[in-house]
Amino acid sequence: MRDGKDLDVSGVLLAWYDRHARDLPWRVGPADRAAGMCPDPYRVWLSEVMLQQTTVAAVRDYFHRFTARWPTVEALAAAPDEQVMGEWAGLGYYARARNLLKCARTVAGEMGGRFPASHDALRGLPGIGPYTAAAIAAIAFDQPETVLDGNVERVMARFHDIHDPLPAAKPLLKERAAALTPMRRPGDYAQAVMDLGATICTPRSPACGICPLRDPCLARASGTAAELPKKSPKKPKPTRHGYVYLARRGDGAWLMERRPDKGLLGGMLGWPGSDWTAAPAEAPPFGAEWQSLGEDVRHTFTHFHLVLKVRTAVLPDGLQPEGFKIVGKHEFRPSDLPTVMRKAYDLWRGQ
DNA sequence: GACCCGTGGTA
DNA sequence: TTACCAAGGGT
Repeated sequence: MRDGKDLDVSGVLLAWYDRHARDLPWRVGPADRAAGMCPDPYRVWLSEVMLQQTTVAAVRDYFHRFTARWPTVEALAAAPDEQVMGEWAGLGYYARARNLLKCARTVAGEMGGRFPASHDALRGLPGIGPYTAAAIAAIAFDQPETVLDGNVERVMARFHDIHDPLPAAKPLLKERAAALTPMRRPGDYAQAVMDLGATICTPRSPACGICPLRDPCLARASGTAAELPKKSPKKPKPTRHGYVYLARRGDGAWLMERRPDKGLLGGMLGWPGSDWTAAPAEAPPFGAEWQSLGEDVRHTFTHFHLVLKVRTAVLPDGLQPEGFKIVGKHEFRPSDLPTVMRKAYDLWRGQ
């Protein structure tokens, strides 16, 4: 531990945030917040869910499209599942979209359209875990909750020069983060630590020279900042293989399927296909002269690499195999597809 | 704690 | 090209 010197860490970070806060579409900046403005809890919740394991750059356009189409939690709750899943397509981690809808319908149907303000009540809602509950309570309701995300973990590990590997070190890092959380402006403080981690105290090549915490930072003093936080070694990704079948009717309609809610790409639209395993068997949705595409789809998921062989055929008029759906030429939007399925379509289109 | 769950940017 | 990484949550 460090000694008991007067370290006004939260004061330093808030002063830095007042000058350097990024202008984000879901954020009420420090000046407006000083004037008494608070961000809309709906927008805070939506942005925080989108930002789970996802970069600000990737979220921006999705956030604009969602809020333009569904400006309130009631509007989102009333939306059909397929529209929401389609709008989420490409952003990844599709369980977030399914839980987003569940949560919106709970808030709209049982809570009068108002998000609860307490961490514990928020924590019970679908898709809201420890981090997101703390973030909404702090940012939307200015409660002194401690957020612990990847940024805060990194900043705390470096500030205190903690070498214990993640994720085992989480409780210790949370304890250190809680000790620094102020009663004054906790919402701005939470965003300040995360902004610091995102822009200065970055995973690689941290900009220690311009960091507002460079003097009290123990890792900066030890020269260990760039190697923290330590992480437990991760398992290598195996490669799986599979087949997908693109069948188009003469009028331009496609044979597709809605994937089951559980599991990979759950609830999303996709092409009929085989299992994805080391050596899958072909599994065409109907008998036909299936043609091979010259190139395979390559895609990497969280825990495996995938190589897909693409087969194409003409879908006979009047045929709709059991368990599949016909998507008309004018209803079909490639942007409704998860990326791996869109890659197969792009490959077909390029042939 | 272990495992599952996407994607695009970056070195 | 490969591997790592990001405002995590659910089971």
